[in-house]
Amino acid sequence: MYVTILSDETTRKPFRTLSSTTARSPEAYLRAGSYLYFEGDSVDWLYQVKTGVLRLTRMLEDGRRQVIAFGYPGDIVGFPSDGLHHTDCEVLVDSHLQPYRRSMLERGDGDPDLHRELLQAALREISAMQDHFMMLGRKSAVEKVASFLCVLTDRVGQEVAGHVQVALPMGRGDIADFLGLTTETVSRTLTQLRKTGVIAIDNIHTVIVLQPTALISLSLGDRG
Amino acid sequence: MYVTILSDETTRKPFRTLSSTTARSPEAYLRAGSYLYFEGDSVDWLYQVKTGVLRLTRMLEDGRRQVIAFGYPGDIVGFPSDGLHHTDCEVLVDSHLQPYRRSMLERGDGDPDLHRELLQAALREISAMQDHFMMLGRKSAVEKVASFLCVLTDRVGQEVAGHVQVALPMGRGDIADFLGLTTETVSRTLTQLRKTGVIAIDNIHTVIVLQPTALISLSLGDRG
DNA sequence: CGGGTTCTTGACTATCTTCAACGAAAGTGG
DNA sequence: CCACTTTCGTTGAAGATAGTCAAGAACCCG
Repeated sequence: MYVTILSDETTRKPFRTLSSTTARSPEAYLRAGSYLYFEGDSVDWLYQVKTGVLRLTRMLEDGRRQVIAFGYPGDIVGFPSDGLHHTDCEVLVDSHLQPYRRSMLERGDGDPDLHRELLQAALREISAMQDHFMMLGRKSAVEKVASFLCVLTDRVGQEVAGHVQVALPMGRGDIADFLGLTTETVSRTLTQLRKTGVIAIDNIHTVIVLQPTALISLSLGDRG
Repeated sequence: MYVTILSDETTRKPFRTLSSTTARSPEAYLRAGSYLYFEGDSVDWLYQVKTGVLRLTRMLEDGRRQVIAFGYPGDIVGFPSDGLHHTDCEVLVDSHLQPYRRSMLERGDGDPDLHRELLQAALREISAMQDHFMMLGRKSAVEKVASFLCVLTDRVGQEVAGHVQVALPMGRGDIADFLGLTTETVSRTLTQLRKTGVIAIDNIHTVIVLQPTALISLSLGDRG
């Protein structure tokens, strides 16, 4: 998932379960802290996240890191390029994954519906990544953090006592590396949003959105 | 094209002409300044650039712009998401384009080889975009500009009098919006590279790489 | 409870942006 | 073909945003 404000309805789609009944392998269950694959591994399977949260990262030689995406329920991860994975994929929250053979994406093997679904997922991925370019290249720290919270609110927000509550299973460093910021800036920006009453921070991993409209405004860069 | 230092060989591939002989439409020739499509247009065709240069952009409501990619010979542009284009595509240099029907990507229609080639192009696109995330999120201005010049050197550099020469058909503002900088910063950074003898600026649209190794070092963030 | 990690906060700094002016290049029309 | 206009690029000075460094607080796990 590319946690960005999208102009289209990509992130608002209800959980999309691929429809095919053939050629899937047994389901996979992974514990938080384990890795699904590493950069350079050859791709044998794609995975649809059923439950849990994944984190896709890429590293530079000097240690700088970019979080490419978080994988939330409904997302498909593991698209190959030249047959290889180009990110590491760590499990942040115990996850239930549905594997699909790579050949199902690339050749279809007797299930055109599934083939088409996987292709469409890849194409939506491209569009979502384009949105994230705008985020990384053109948005301020406040806009980035607000955008991030907005999308998480839409996708995995929980209604609790009249307010929407959002879990942040990833660390501040993960958010920073996703948004192109430092942990300090993410922390300060969250504090700022808390002090202005837009959000409340229940605990480090739980944010409550008190003023959803204000949060959206901030995510879009409205000044007034 | 996502002009970034890639860890794999994506950008070094020789011009890849799709191999099929069926189901392509007549070739298209477009003049600089014309538009191939706009954001929101429905996608009927994909295009492989044969000659010329394209520019794919996306805008925010307040006018901020992100250049998503430049389309150079060999690149395929126009991947749909939910059937629509999500960028504008302007022709920067008179272009010769090979159109392919969208249905060829999505259904294959009697040409499995072409279908597979288009799918692989989409998957390489995803990987290339991941590299560009690193660029936008984690690199300094000098690293960004140096990376940009390095990739252009590899892809379209011309050997002239013992040095590699690179054409920059796009404006400074286009480069800035691609790298997540301002035109002023791009201009200053190019001047800095010129003053340190790494490049020469023959004219506004032509750079000569005098110290290729130094340029690569700068693109990777080496300090020494 | 204790030790290590992660998060927050503060002070300071660096990088990049903004604003402004000037110069060069390119397009237009007589 | 030249003068005029407009756009684009470069440079400078000042300012803002986010980064760096450092210390203390909160959280987590055994």
